[in-house]
Amino acid sequence: MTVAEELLEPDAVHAFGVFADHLNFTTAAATLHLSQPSLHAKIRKLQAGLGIALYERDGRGLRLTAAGERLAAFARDTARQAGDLLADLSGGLAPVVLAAGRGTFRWVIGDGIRRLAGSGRPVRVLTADRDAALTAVTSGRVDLAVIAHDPPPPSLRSTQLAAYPQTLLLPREHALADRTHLDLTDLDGLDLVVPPPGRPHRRALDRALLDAGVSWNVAAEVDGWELLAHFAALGLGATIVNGCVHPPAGLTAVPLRDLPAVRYWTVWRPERDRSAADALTHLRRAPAGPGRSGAGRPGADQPETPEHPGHPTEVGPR
Amino acid sequence: MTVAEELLEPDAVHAFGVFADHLNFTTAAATLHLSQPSLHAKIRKLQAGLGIALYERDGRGLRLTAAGERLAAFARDTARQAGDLLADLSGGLAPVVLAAGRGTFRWVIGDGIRRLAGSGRPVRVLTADRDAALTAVTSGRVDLAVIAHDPPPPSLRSTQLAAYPQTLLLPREHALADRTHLDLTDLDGLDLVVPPPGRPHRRALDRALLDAGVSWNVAAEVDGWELLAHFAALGLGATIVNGCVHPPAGLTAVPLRDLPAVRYWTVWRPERDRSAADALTHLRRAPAGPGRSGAGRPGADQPETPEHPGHPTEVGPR
DNA sequence: ACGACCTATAGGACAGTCCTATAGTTGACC
DNA sequence: GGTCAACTATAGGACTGTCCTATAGGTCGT
Repeated sequence: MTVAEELLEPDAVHAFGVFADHLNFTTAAATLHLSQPSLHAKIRKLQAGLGIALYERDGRGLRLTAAGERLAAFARDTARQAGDLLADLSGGLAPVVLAAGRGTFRWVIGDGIRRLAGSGRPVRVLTADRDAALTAVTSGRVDLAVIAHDPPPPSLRSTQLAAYPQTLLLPREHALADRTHLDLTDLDGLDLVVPPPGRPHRRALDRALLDAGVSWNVAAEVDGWELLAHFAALGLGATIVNGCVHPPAGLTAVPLRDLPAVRYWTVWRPERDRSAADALTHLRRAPAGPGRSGAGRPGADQPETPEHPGHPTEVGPR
Repeated sequence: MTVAEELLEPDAVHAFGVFADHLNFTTAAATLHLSQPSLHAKIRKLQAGLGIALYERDGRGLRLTAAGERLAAFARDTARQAGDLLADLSGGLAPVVLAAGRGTFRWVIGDGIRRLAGSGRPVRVLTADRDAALTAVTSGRVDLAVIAHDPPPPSLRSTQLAAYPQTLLLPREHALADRTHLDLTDLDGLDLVVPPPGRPHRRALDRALLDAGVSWNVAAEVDGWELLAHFAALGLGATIVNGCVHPPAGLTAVPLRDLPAVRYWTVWRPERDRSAADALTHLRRAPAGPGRSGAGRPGADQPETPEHPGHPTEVGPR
């Protein structure tokens, strides 16, 4: 304890946190209202005290070492907690900040965020793809992230938020439109609106359709569920989206039996457990409106037994 | 964030944490290697910055205000986290410190602590009764506490660690000794070794026996399961203990059907979640040896569904 | 009422941090 | 390949803030 306070000079740690955001002494010093040499000396002293290199030169720029990353996360945690306490003492609430993809915000946690914000808790959001969201969590830049498909690495806390079947969006008058569900083989010969190559959803589709021996044609390549549905509505072809997406006028959604459900995971670091727990209670129960009228139950609320033993963990309501 | 760093001058917060432990400027200053006026000025400045009184005079001594308590807990958390990080950076492990009652250490988590310590994780313990253990958790003096009987207040995280039936310890040759289980009415007319009035276990017994309309005699009043069993072994009378207590030579343990099981709760603050999670994985699974040979399964591992909805929450293994 | 043991205040001494100035390093561009 | 631009890194003097000693102000026990 006493030793910690001497080695981890809190002021220097804070400065390092800011520096870690910039990876540039000059601008970091400016935001700290400090001269560049001053900041440099501070961080040099910090490194000397710890006996560890926190950053290193990477050509023209700088890069954090592993230890530096951890210290930066610690710095952000500390700032977060100080803010929490301060808010607590003054009767307010510190904002919870969360990261997710555009589509996730729109379809999966839109209502949850509305509830959370409606509960009086300030919310800040950050759109990011899966990887960016995960690093934002790991580095302490956000409290909470929501990611799709695969569960996060086990070093992070997580819980499954929802699971939606994948559905085929196609014109009401289409021959397949009246079916209660479809198999992949039913898609044989169809024109499909799909994401561009390389996107996770596209990769999964390619793989699944290939495995099923289905031949199909690229009707259009666009990114994001909104656009997929849009172009399907324009009549370019059918498209495969998440069950939580509302079919636009003229289209029907039919569940695809043998595509895996799209699972959503809420993920956070144990250090941010407190903020996360608060947000979770609002994000859970009944995420955004289901694609098929009223029926599309997300698999949340009572989270099912972990399919990846040891990974998903949970926090109950406080 | 920026504001936080200015109001919550980390150095002052640390100093306040130490002061909170002493509630005495003179001695706190000494442990901080600081003059008393210096410490006083520091804390005065801290209060001024926050615009909140952190302590107040209480006759001759001092006492923390509610805000002061929270800040003190924050200070201890911060110190803890700094220690964790430092240990982490140097490849070591920060000690986990936990509080429980004497009997709990001996009978319920003895093995768990051995496992935890055996895993290379340094452990520090602090014996305390239920209330002391809970305040130690709340004030951040310990990471984790194990308490018996009632679940902790919902502001704390907790999970049920184990549940043992209450058993009657009585001489092998006693008429009741061969029964597989007993009802309270079977105890009518018995001499019982019980805890002194006022102790939780005694209160619960008084209440239960009264409700069952059982009349009984105080054979001895002693505190602690060890002594209860000891005096029962001396032949003073039967005694009622927790199923996890090994019956001494010459005594048999018979479960009492209509006394509620004694539940053990592990409890921690969300802020200490990280340390707690680590310790929990070791404390759980198969706590100390059961009273009846091999059979007494504690209700842990897969924690049963919450009986007090909303209260018990859980962390999975990391 | 006095003394012991504190907390609280005042004012001067010192230490650490911050600044300006400048040298060193690296990549980009002509 | 030489020069420029954008940084990082180092040195040395100025000043702000903190710490100390000394002392006054409270509160309780005897």
